Amino acid sequence: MTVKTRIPPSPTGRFHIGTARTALFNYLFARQNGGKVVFRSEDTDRARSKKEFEDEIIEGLHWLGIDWDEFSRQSERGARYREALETAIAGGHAYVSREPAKDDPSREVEVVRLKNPGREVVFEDLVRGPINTHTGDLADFVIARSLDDALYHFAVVVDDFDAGITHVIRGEDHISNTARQILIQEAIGAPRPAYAHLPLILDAKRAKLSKRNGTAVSVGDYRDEGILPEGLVNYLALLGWNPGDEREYFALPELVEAFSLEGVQKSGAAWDREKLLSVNQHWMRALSDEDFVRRGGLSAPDEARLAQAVPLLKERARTFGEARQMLEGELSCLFAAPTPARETLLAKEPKEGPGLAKTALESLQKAINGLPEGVSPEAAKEAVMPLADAEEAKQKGGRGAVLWPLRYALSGQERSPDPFTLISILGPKESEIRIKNALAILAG
RNA sequence: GGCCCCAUCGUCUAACGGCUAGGACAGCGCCCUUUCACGGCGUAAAUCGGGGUUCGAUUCCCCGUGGGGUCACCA
Repeated sequence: MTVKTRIPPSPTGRFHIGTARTALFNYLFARQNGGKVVFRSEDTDRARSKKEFEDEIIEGLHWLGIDWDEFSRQSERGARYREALETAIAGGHAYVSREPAKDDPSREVEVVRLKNPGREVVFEDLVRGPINTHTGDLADFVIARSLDDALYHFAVVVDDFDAGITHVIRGEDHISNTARQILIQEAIGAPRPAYAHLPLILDAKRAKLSKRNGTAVSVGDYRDEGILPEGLVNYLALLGWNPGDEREYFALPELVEAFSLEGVQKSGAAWDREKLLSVNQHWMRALSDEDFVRRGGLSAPDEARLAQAVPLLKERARTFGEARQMLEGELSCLFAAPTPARETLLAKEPKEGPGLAKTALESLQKAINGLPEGVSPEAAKEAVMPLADAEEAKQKGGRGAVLWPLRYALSGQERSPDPFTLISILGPKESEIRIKNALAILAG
């Protein structure tokens, strides 16, 4: 029997990360077992379902690298549900009931209810073992608003039956729904698939993940802030699952290889943004410099300089949003000459050695002057460090007395890459101009 | 509240009766660097409580406590 799983989002909201993780696990399980995946849009709630949400979910799934073999939409299967409903009624397992409408008791409607045998239902959960439920308190629950308007539980069971779903992998919040779906299966003569219920994703306060209290919950938000799909998939996989060894970084094909339901956790997992960022940074660093710029949507006034900035961004940014910010902020000095402030230039000047910044910059200017274009940071360091280590500097303020004004003259930023890297990227010519400029400011 | 599920460092987790309870992220410290970041090294930090079973329990059983889910003519 070939494995067949399903990805059944309801297009009543944006693409939620919980939906993404459930989809991922269904995808991984199916692919690992050489099985198939069905995408099913659960849009039976006409009032709340929207095409734009469905589009966003599909697009987001593709962005994550998750694909499927079959596609269906519940809103297009009304005739089939009606047929199944009629079969259940004919078999004496369901009946039409005339009763006051729930929202408006003055109106009378005909709903379809399942004739509930009220038995104890036991099913084997692949993650948790046997689970039993008393179905008596469910009473004769409603399975359709009318013959032409099947409700979620009924539609799901018919769909899984028709599609030949073998494994239902879904969130823990469905555990108590399982018994009623099994009752429906029995009413329409459908086989029972295997079930696996995943732990829920909780927020930092261990409550159900929601937009309130600050956590971003839609995949699109993470995409927008510059999280890589590789990073999100990797992190999502680790939430509630582990490979059984100490590996942490997995690309999607590696996950397909390593995944198993035995490694799925039973208890809820708290969303940890810091860990997500850390995992994402790993995948950002794994990109080639060209891909880093392209996939990060990075731009800067000078493309050559941007290329040189990539290694710096790789060590600093954990998202592409951060990278973009850095190009505007602490790395902006790579693209435009700064205007250093006089008092900051003098910040590390010892009291007993006034004028040190000036003399240091003057001798640095000469030292840099002799360097070739394209000088490496190491070579720049070799040229500059002797000055910083010079006896006078050591006594009056140490290397900082020389290196601080240099770095600040070049960057105009209190935080920036080290001066050697800056000289290497800017080149000796531009470095010299910036030093001259700083000297002018000191003099002025 | 009824029913159901769950319980190891702050967080994600490993140890499927038996070494000093391991790793990662975050934290802290030191080194590198007189900026920031990276990196290196190190450190602190957990088996919810009480009973059993056993030579021995993180691990098995029971009770308690705590957390979560679910009880729609939503999905």
